[in-house]
Amino acid sequence: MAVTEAQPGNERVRGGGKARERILEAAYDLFAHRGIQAVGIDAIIAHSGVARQTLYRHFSSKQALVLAFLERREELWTKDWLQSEVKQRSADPEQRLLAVFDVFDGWFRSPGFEGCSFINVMLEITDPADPIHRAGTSYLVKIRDFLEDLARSAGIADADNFARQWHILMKGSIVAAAEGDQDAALRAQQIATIALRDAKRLEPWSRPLLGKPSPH
Amino acid sequence: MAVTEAQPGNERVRGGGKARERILEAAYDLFAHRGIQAVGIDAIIAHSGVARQTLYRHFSSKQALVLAFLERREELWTKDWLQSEVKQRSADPEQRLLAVFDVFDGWFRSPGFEGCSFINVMLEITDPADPIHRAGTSYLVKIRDFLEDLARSAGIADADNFARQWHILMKGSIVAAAEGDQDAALRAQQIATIALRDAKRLEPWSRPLLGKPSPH
DNA sequence: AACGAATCAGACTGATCGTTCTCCCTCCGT
DNA sequence: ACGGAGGGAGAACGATCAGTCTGATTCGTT
Repeated sequence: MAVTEAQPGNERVRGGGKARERILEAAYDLFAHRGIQAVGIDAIIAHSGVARQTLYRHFSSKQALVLAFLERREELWTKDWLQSEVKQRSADPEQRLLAVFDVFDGWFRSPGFEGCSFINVMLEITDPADPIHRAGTSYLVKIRDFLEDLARSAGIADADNFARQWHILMKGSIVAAAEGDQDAALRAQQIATIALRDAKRLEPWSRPLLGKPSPH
Repeated sequence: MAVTEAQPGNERVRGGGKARERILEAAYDLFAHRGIQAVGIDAIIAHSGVARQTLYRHFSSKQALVLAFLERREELWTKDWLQSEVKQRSADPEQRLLAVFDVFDGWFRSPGFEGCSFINVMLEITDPADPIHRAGTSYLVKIRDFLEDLARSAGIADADNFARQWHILMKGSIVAAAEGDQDAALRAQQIATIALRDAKRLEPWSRPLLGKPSPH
């Protein structure tokens, strides 16, 4: 937090908004839709209407700007959109898990579908030691943590494995949507439904009932 | 076919193989592991040990070289490896479908795991009109066609939807493996198993028995 | 021996990359 | 009124990009 001491009544007049905000908005749109390597600093400058030096005053390098983009992506996409929408659609953890694909369905059919920036960045920057690659994977882990919490709340035994499986369905459907399959979310949800049923059916002893009937 | 009139005893001596072959081998390794945009012509020249002009004699542009790489990728990865391995492990279409993830399991645990170049290229070149993007998606369609044939042979009713679902599991597991989950193939296979059981159980009327019990 | 085609080696072009620098203007707090 | 900071416009940097050109060398074939 604390975007360089942002107290009220501090905004620059030129251009309607603060320069840093305009830069991040332009970077967000461009990086999300065209990827990292295909977007140059010049394109971000042009789209934000900001001076060259102003960009480098707020972000020390392109890498810093990319990392800031990913941070904002988690804020806007993961938290404010995906998790928020899922929680809003149901209070039941099982229904929330399935709601992920309802939310995805609307996403896949939206005109400006951009795919998952975390996946894109991780696959685009192949070096595992690169901070950008590491950031992409770490934000994917946070999504998986959200799924794991839901699975645990739903009384699923191996919540880790289940969350990873659910995430595989999510990521696979996103790639399929990028290929052009607008029904990818529904197809994934079909499998997810029977996977969830199976996870609940195979290990009913794991659900909290009375005591703990666990082995020995 | 016909790599510029390749009759026996025609090979250039310098470097052990024909120049075109060395270029394609270098491009294959570099593009598959580092992506398209991150690999420059200079890197391919250096790794192939070929002269600059020699490369442009065989490939008119970088785009042409990328398209040749994808074509070879389908030959080596899709046909000679994936489909060949799957067919070798079983003759039963259902077992062949499941064997995909056995093959993937070995792939995910191999040291130089490079991911799926068709997915990578499609996500890296976001413009759907770009020939490279189109090539990537078209080779993914061919993989799906292979799955659809297996599904049809297995007597699954909606083979198209089933193949797309299977492909979602495959692509999702590949992305998960790129994140570092070496057990991604096993996780996907667990879901695939119950999905296959469900597809066979829900529509037993669709299997060829005696006559055709189809509606009206 | 001689020829042409293929390859090699490297300079070179123009464009673009990320980044730095300079100069000027405008604002805000004092 | 003044100073300093933030921003705008643009030149310029060195590096790299894809692609072209030249000239010498080596090959297979005759």
